[in-house]
Amino acid sequence: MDKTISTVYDPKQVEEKWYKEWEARGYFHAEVKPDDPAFSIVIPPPNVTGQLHMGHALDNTLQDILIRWRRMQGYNTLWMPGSDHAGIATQIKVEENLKNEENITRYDLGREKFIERVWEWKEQYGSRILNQLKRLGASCDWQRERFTMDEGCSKAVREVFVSLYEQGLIYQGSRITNWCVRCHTALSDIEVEHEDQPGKLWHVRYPVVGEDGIYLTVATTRPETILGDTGVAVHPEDERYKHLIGKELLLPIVGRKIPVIADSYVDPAFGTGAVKVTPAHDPNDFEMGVRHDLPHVVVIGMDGNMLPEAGKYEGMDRYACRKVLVADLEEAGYLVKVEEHQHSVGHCQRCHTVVEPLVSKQWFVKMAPLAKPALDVVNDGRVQFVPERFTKTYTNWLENIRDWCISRQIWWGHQIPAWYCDDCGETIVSRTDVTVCPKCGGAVRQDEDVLDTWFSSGLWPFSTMGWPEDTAELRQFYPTSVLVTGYDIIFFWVARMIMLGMAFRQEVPFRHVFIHGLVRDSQGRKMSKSLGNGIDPLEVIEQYGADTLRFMLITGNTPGNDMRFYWERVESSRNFANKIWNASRFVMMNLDGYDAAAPKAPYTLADEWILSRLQQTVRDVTNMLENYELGEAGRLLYEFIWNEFCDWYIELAKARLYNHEAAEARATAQSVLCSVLEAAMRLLHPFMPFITEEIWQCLPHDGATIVLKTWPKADEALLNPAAESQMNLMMDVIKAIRNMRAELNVPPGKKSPALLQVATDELAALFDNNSGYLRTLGAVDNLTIGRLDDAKPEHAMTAVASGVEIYLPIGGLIDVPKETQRLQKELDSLDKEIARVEGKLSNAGFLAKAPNDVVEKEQAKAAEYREKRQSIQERIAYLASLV
RNA sequence: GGGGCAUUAGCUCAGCGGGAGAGCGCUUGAUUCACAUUCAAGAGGUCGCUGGUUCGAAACCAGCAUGCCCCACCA
Repeated sequence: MDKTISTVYDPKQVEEKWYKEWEARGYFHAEVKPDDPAFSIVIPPPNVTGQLHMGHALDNTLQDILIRWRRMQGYNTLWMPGSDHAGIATQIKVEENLKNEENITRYDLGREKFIERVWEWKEQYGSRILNQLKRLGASCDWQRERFTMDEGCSKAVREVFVSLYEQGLIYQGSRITNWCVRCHTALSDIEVEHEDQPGKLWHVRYPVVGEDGIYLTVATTRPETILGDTGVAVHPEDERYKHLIGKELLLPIVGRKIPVIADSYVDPAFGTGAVKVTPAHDPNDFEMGVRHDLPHVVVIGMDGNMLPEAGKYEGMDRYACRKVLVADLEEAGYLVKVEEHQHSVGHCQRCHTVVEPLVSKQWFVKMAPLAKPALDVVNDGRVQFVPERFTKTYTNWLENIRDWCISRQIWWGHQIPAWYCDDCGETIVSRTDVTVCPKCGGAVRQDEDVLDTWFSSGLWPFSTMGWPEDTAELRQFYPTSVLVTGYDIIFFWVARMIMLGMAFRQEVPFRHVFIHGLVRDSQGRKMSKSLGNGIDPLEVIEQYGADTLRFMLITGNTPGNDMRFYWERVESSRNFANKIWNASRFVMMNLDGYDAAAPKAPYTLADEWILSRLQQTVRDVTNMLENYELGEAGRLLYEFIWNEFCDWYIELAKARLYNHEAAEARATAQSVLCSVLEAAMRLLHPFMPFITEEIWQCLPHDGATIVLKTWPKADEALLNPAAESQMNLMMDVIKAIRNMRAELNVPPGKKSPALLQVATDELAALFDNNSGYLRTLGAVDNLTIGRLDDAKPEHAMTAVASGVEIYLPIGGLIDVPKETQRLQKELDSLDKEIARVEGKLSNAGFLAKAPNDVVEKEQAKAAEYREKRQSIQERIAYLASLV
């Protein structure tokens, strides 16, 4: 890196080169070293058909920062990568592809051929998203890449299924479950997304059998299910209907006789207080049907079309049937009224079709016994959520958990290890494939269903480490250190991993759950395909580099909260990378003749100050990383590098660098520049891995790579509060001078004479020793240092700092009103501060109860402000005397 | 119905018990000397409202208002 290199940082020339190098040299690979402290993360496996989106970019940036930081701290660090077979999502994708490319369905191919095609798809596209993660800089151990349907994970799945079955925690049953009529499969409760939609409440009157002209009116949002009614329920205490309980009604259109039953489920205040009961098509009605022994009449089929039981409506789509049936009811005089009614409608998470509750035979996991230990470990802190508030989300869900439907009527996934004997009716659940019935020797057939994708994801923290074998990986890396994921999959994934980890490892799968929010568009909308408002992280990387994207994603937001994507923020991060690049160029360009071993002059105030600031930054950044405050850590580094190192230290070091005569002083400046920049690059490396490696390699350094370099430790000996406060005073004075020069519109090239009048010998010495700072950064020449009680200059602008009056004499007469106004403004703000501080100090309660150091601090402030006020007042009085 | 989050500068957000902050935008000035993807200076805020706790509240507590989100078997 030298002058000939562009002043604009080009990530393209850097990122690919270093990633290849890191991977080739195996820096990300973790060997088991039983004696070393371990730090491990399993990646939330992205869908194998997926493409990197902003959510992934954020999630994996957070993980990579933690992993790189701990790796530098010397932990034996494992980041386990892999992908998820994503049953329904993948199957839909491949089916769509078959439709588009060959105009065939999966049924045309048959199960075996179809699954082959999905595997082909997986081979072709499965590595795409993982390669995209590499572009982001993710330092995963790629030698350990896993897939939820690979041999090992599948073995774990089967072991867990059979074992839960043997414990009686997996059972099969005919129940009403959520059914997607498009995907043609059952869904678990959490795969149904409820949405409030405007609908109607139809009031329909049912004639009472044998009592002419007497009707019972029911209210329903789903009139088409009338065809499946087998009862009408009222509340047992409802005076309006008590006399009808036990009587029969004539179901309109259908003509079936159905009973009036009493059930306390009914809310007399809602609708008419009478509920039609359709046990085959509504979960509540199903329960009532059980309680009152009502028959099931199934009128809606698995494809959402009406069945023969629906009579003349057979074959109609459920919504077409609704329309026709309502018209028929109206015509026949059964429709009493129609009200607008907002209600919640369930949709399939994958295809957004309205879910139909239907009765079918499915496999379920009994959740209560699994939930108990999973609640315990969170309540007693063995698993901690960050931010903490998500524990509530988690526990609320687990406390009200219902059994989990795990069977799916699709083909892509882990086929359920259950076999049926048609001869004797035996069901065999087995760890090994079954060919003949062990009971009767008859032929068996395997259950055709596959398991919910989340069943295998739930095992991910241990299935990827070789379970059910007892492996060295499990012993070293399980439990993992932290899980990093979005709040949207706490139920789907986090809770299941904890339950299954406790059940099969008797140990938590991770100690911390670090939750982040969603990346939204600039208007705060969710990024989605249908809105077309998604921003491709790869496009950002292409244009601005991965470091920029990473830094943009982790700053300016707070853990667990959503964030918005702004190109302006990308540019701001890009500017930061460029700033670092140019500061580093500057340092390199001034290293000629540098010899670390050569004799050096003692540190200057600026050296002591920046070294002290570095130690404090090391301390703060490390603390923040420990508390998962990644954004704050990033912000701190931004401020240190830009506002302190670049804006002040580099400028202050220039005088020595450019003076080749004073070799020892020059060497000191060079050495501080190098060491501070080198340490800053290490601190920043987890956040911006590429640019920091590139720069680090160009600086004098030990070791092969920054990736494995040790994380900086704060050197207490270099913490220097005195130097910091002296330097702060220098900076205050310089800023005051710049301010006055700006007011006067003095061109930068023109120097100003300045007079400082100070309170003490120490201050006089401080400014005398460091007058060069004022000359270079304050554009001062002819600096005079006097004492506060010296005569004041006449034609001069004035400012005050702590213990210092600053005068900028100007050639001609000063603009008295303008200068008075400027000082008055300063005086006003001082008065405000003084009023506040004095208010405190005159408060007996404050003096008695506030900690001593706080009181002392306030007293010191009061003294400083009063002194400043006096200086300004005197100056204003003097200006007034001129008129 | 239950729960959560948000409300701070024009915009997007940090801060979360002791002197109101950043980025972007805005105003003014600056280009041989690391960087105009830059530098310097500046304007801009009774920290949603009402109570309470405290010597002290933007921050803690309660209530309210507005917006967003999650959960729940609202026929």
